[in-house]
Amino acid sequence: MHVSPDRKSAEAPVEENALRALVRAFGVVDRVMQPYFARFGISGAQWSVLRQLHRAEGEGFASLRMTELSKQLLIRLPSATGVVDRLVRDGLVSRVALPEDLRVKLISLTEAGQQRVHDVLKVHDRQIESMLAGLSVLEQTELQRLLTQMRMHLETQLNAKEFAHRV
Amino acid sequence: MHVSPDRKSAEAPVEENALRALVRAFGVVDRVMQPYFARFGISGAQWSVLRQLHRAEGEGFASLRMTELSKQLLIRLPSATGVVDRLVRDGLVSRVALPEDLRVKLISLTEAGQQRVHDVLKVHDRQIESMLAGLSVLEQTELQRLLTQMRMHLETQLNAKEFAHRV
DNA sequence: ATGTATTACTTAGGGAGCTAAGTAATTTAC
DNA sequence: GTAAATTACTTAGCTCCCTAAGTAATACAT
Repeated sequence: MHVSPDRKSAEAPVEENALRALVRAFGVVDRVMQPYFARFGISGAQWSVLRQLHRAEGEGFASLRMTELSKQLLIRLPSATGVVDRLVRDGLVSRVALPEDLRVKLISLTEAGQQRVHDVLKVHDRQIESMLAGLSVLEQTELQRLLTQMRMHLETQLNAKEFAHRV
Repeated sequence: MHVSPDRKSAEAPVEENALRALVRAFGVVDRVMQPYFARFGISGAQWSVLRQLHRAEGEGFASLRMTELSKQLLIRLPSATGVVDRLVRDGLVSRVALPEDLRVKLISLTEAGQQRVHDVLKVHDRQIESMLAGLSVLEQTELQRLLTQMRMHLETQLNAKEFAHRV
């Protein structure tokens, strides 16, 4: 089968740093999540929006504006527009202008959207659990802590840069 | 304002947080890396290819075939085709058929590609270091370990699924 | 030797992220 | 009261990832 000249260890540490590990891990997570969500006729990003709206409802907010949504999802406004476009097209979400300020668009779950959230939630915990089964609960907690700490540092950097740009 | 009150175990199991933390951290990393690489006229994915080819050269392989590349980058073949397409278009990489087997395409760095790698490498360590400055060296090592462990688990899952599919 | 598999890669089509450049609606300034 | 700025969001255009369905070239099997 003409295997490449003996490079035994499949994952040779190529100056592997935490950053590379993160990028690679995400890639694989994404490859697992995509088919999983596809079973429900949605994408990972769409699920993020649906879940965010569901949570907002649980807290007494029937809808979220685009800026809120994009902030909570940590994506830029144009990216949020795209995801919401497809959710509206598929009838899972509605987009209505706020009467007091027509610039603002309020996004909320439709009936079908609510139903879809419930369908996913029925099996979601099990899916997440199986994906993380390679780590102990303690390790999961530690991983989460480290990732969050790292993200906060990077966000500070980003904000500093944007501020500098603005001046 | 509006800090979420003590609703810890209410609807947020630990497992979900680790995955969510990963996805969010990646998003922010990506947002920092993209402008960084843009300074060199390349994308993050393009850098991965260039670095992989550079490393191969260091090990005595002047080129890599598409399958090798896609395996090393942990992306599917069609994705690799796309990235290489753009690198060829920009003159950083060449794509030549292997005479003994015309199905195989050998990818290698051009002069310009070599130069670009060196340009990036000149400042790369500093960039990585600054991005990871939010964590101690010990924490970085631990983060890397956890991410790799998690990735390996997921890859096993993926392979099992693909195998099942094939049967 | 010839027809069938298999392999290596590409094409087509869709979702998602980004930046830069719009377009309205609202606010501020004079 | 009108002109200029600001705000909220969308559009356009790029890269990247994916899956499914090609297209050649090579290997296999009879």
